[in-house]
Amino acid sequence: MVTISDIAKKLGITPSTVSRALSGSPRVKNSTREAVERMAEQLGYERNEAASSLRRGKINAVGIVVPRINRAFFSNVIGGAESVLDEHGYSVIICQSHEKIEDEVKALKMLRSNRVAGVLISHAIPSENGNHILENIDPNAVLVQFDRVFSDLPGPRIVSENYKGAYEGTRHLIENGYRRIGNIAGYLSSEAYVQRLQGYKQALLDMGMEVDEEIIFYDSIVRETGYQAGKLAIERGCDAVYSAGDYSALGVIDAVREAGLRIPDEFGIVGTANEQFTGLMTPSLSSMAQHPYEMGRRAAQAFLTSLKPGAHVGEVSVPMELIIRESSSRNHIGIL
Amino acid sequence: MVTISDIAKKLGITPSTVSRALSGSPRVKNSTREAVERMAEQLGYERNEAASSLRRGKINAVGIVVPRINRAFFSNVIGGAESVLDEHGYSVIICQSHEKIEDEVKALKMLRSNRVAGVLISHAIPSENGNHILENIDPNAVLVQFDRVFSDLPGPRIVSENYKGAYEGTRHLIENGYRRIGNIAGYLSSEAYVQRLQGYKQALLDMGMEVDEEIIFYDSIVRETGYQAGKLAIERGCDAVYSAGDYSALGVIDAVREAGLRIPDEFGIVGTANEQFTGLMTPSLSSMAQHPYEMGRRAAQAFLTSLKPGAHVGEVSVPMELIIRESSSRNHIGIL
DNA sequence: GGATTTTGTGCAAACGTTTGTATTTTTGCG
DNA sequence: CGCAAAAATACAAACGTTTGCACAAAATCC
Repeated sequence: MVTISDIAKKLGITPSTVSRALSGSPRVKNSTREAVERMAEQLGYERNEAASSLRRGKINAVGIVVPRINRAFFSNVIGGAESVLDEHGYSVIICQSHEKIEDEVKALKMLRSNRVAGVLISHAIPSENGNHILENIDPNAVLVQFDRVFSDLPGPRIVSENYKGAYEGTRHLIENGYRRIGNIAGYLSSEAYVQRLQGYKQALLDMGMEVDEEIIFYDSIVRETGYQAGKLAIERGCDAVYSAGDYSALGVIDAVREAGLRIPDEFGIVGTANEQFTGLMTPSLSSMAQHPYEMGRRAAQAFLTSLKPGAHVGEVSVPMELIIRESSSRNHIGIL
Repeated sequence: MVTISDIAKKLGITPSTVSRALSGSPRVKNSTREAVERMAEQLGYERNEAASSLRRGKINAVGIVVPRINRAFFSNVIGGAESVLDEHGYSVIICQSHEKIEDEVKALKMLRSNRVAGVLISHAIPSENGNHILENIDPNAVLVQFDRVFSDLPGPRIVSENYKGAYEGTRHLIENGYRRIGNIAGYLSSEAYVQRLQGYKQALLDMGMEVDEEIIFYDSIVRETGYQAGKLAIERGCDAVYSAGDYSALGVIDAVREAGLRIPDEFGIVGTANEQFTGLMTPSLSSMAQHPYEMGRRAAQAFLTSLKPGAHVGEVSVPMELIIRESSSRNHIGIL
């Protein structure tokens, strides 16, 4: 492997000048810089990152810690983050917490051991606060949280506009003439679900409808619980449901089918997250899309700007987008 | 940050002994090893990976290069690989080729620059051979290919049992009484699709049916082309289709619905890949499942065993599995 | 044209770990 | 008890890069 010393020797200069030339220091003459670059190219030089990292005390890499990388949402975030980090010469080291605090801590230690320049993290569900993160993150690394965030931790937080999204999803149903709209809510231990619930409620109020706790169903994020909730919603006179998740919306569809109601003519449904399957099923499912790829990009950008001295990035909102499909599109729009 | 010298000083010994103690060398007394471990624990020591990497000339990390990490298949492979690599103290650096040779080369150079111990790769589609990989991979790194492999490259290759899978998928349709079974084939430039086609043909022959090129449709991997192929298949008298992809199978379903045929009573379908949506739609779609997570695990294991001197890993097959769902399950099984 | 600033390079140390070789300590044995 | 062998530790160099400081050469000023 060729080193800067090899280049220096060939050109009759010293390694320090070569180093400066390659790193674009203004303290080297243009002619020598060019000579160095040519020689580096010619010899096929590639910087030894380990040596560089050791000397500088940090590595040109950021760690991304997610519960599971094979979840569509997270893999898209990672994809987005990688695309901008790569452009700026940073590698991406990925870690999975498997929703366990223990593994999360292990990952943070590993990243600290590698002296990464930054950590992008969406924490494991069981954790109640960010203490274990604060205790185990490299104090010199930039911390960026996304999606699942603790407001007591320092640094940028990238979140979806959950409130606004749920608000618009609900309003969309009202504007399509549905008159009694239930809500499938998630776990209120999660900030995102709390905000979606609030958005749903506010939309009802703003459109002159009332909030009825009878038709709000909590702790439901999978198909089966969605099905149970859907049956109750129908029983209690709903003609539509806004669901804070797509899987539970799927369960609602099961219940609606079982009841013999036609979608969307007799029953409307809007889900959340725009999972891939929503666009492929029949009827296709309207959904409030999150934009995980964009979220990843913003998280990476937040890291990059935080690097600059004096810069401070706070909370960054990523818009959600209503994807209107069959499950909420009545043939005859029933706006009053 | 605490170093091995700090530990050494506290204990009145030298850094070399501390290093050996921590790395489990047999050349250090048990009592001192324990003392070192206690002190390391107490001071909160963590090895500086950059220094270690520099000295050893390689880093405890492997790079994974995939077209896109947000594709379900690849993110599952990565998840599987990470799970075993993590256990053995290796970090995972991920890179996306975006299906471009140029980006793939860039990724390989970056990994070489980092002196990774291994590279797990599934190559970009446009490449016709592995030359650019061979030229740009770190000669000291272990190369492991998965899913999309070049047989002219050295090192382990992890592939799905495509032939066997297609064979069984087709046989399953025959055993369910379908009598004229079409095939939606992919691009024959890809080894995987070639093998699936062969498996389909052989199953027909082995079951005493004949292969009819009229009902084999090539270059179809998306919903729209599947739809076109499905229409033709129906026109040409098929009562079932084995599709080498799930998306094209989806298109076939569209065509079958349009023709007013009932699934599975009048028309049977089996797809391939077991994409998430196959289990969520109505009717649910039978599919030959690949096991990407397992493939990732095996790729990582192949890397680990290749590390041992003298060990040689060749081609590793990952079984496929027929997931029988509604689209191919007739109420009355029509075995002759 | 001499003094002073600017510009470009060289020198040398440092980052923290690993490891071949040398040295010391301990053990075993007659 | 003495000596050789074995075990444990110390010494020192090396990995390749970066960077503060010193220094020389060129440019600028009065």
